[in-house]
Amino acid sequence: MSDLFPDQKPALCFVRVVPEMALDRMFDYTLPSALAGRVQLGSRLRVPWGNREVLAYAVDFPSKPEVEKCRDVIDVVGEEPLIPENLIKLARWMADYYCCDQAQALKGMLPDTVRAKEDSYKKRLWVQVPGHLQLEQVSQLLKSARAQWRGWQHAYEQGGGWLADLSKQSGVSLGIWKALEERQLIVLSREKMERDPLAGLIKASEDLVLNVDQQEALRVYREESLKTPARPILLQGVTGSGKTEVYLQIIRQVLEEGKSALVLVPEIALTPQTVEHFRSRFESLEVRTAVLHSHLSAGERHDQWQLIRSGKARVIIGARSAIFAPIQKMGVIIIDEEHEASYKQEESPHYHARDLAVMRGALEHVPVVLGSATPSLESYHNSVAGKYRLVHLKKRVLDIKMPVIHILDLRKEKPEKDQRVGIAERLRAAVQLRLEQKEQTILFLNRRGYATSLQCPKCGYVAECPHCAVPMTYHRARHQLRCHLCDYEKQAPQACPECGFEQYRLAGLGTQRIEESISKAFTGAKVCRMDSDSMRGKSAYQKALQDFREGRTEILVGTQMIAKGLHFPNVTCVGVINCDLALQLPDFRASERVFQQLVQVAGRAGRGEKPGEVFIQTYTPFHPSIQFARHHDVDGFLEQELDYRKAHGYPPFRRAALIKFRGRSEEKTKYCIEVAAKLLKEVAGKDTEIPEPSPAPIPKIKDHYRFQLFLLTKNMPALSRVLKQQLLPKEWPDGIRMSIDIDAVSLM
DNA sequence: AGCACGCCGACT
DNA sequence: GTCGGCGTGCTC
Repeated sequence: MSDLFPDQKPALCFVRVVPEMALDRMFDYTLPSALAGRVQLGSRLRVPWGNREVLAYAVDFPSKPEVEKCRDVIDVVGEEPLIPENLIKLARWMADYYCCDQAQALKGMLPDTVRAKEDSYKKRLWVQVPGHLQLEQVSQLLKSARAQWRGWQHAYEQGGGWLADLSKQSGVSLGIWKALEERQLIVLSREKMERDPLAGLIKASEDLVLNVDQQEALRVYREESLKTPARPILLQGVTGSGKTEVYLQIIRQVLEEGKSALVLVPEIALTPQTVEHFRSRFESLEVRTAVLHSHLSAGERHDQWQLIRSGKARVIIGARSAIFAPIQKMGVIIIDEEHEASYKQEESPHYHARDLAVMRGALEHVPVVLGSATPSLESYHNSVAGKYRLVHLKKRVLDIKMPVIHILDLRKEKPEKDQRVGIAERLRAAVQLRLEQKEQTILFLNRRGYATSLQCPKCGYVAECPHCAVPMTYHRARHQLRCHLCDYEKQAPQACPECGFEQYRLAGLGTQRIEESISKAFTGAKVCRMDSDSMRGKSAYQKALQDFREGRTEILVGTQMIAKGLHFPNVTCVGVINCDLALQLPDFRASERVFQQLVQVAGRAGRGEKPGEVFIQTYTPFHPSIQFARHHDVDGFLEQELDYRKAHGYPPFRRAALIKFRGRSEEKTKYCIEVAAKLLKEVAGKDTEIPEPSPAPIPKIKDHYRFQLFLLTKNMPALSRVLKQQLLPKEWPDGIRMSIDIDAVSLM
């Protein structure tokens, strides 16, 4: 590692800087010898800029500047660099590996507001719910004040918050809060933004007793934390096996050593409950927690960033981009649900937060803990190869039984009599039983199954969006067609525009349609649909979940968004309506994703004392993803999937890069990618396989044609270098955009 | 990103 | 004649 990042001597006379603006470029300056001793990587410098001056970050000390004439650095600002040196090094590595400018890499690390001055600490009204208030009590009290109840309930769920935010989310007007304050149901205070949002509302929790597996995990962590380099640890354990408790005790140790802990969780899992879980444990140690995610306002982000940089907050929880938290004394990096695709940034620079974590761990000389019930093939392979240490949590802590999983073969299962869509008889019977027993059901549709398209039964015509190459979704209520990619809407035709036939057929299962047939099949049952259509805004989502939690909904129908980390003890039945669609995607990771989803979905059933049942409806009952999920056999799946990947040379045995072109002219775009492919065939080495370019799985979006080139290589650093030096600088005609996605996760 | 410079339209 | 629109180009 150390030879990858040779320590640069800043005593030389040139410095490369990134100006503190949204400019993805670097500039060289000469460094007067009087300043040289005070400048290191990450230092903030005042430099001349045309006829004025700007602030800039030192990112390199080149022996030779890029241009002949350099101007002098004016001054150094502050003694300590604003950005830790290791982050500058990480940006340098990112720029090389992910084929982007170092300035671009760096930009993602800095909140736009770091240059904001003291007045960023704005004073606003803060709402707090007194801890002694009970939900039921207040519910009674506010029976006749609906708006007040809505607002209070929201504040209660969120554990308090900024008045402006709470109002927006719950949709109540500002005056409501005054009324609540008068009734002493909330406390309003004028606070600095920097205030700790959950202070005083939570009870400190104690360490739990660890079982044998968990103790082993902790022991392995201790062992690695003493080594340099420390090896990353892959912590594999089913839902309920106590991974979080292991994280918490690792963090405790890190804190006791005076260091900080960084915890990454997938964006959707970053709820107030998650944060509180961590925060409550360390309250007694008087350790502050910071949170970083994309929904923070500029001011909040600034505060959290400063809190971290100053070392005041020492437990940092965040989504993907929190991997760039400016932590000075790192102790451990924990990646929860490391297999999650949301760790991959889909915009440039296309980094993978899990891989950056491993890199940063190496730079900081700290262990990285990767946790998952269903590890990614990449991490699993690394553990087999000995690059990572594997710790297996085999037992569920409370000895909760795994749910029984039934496979319903749709080729054989009798469809429900008068209902031609949706639900096999056995699943219907199971749901019926739950209704009678006052237990709850979740029905899950795979992402791709959510569109229902309009088809002509005579000539096969499918209504397609005029701007995108996808079938339009049919919405029954208004007899309308809508494109889910560009939101284009039009009235559905009465007759087929191709052949004039006056009937149509609905193809595919949409959540709407399932909801409809459920309501028909179970007259009187309380059904709620959750998908991006029905859940406008955060409050609808929160409300739907609360209705379900409190039993006001009996059957929840939805897409992926209901499968993540939610804990409903009364759910004893889970149905997967159709998991075949995801298996048909043209993606070598399709099996892996379906397997992970099935295991996750199954984990929703029977988390309380009552045992759960899972029903998976499929036309391909013998598919390995389904069979291994059925037997809860994660290792079996990983082994066979690894064999498959090896046989085809797919990751993790080779690495993938996806070169994409898009443009309004189909011809020009196609021509450009052909030029790119030809160029790469000449300059890339033997280690890289370069196929013919092809149209993207969705060949047109918003009137832009899309083509892609899927590369597989045995030597990614070499390929990255070639791509950065040969392909990236190339100029393409007006309106043609190229992107390079290293280790692409989504092949769309 | 900023901020120059620059070349054409309607105003005191 | 001149104020001002925002297109293009440059910043070590």
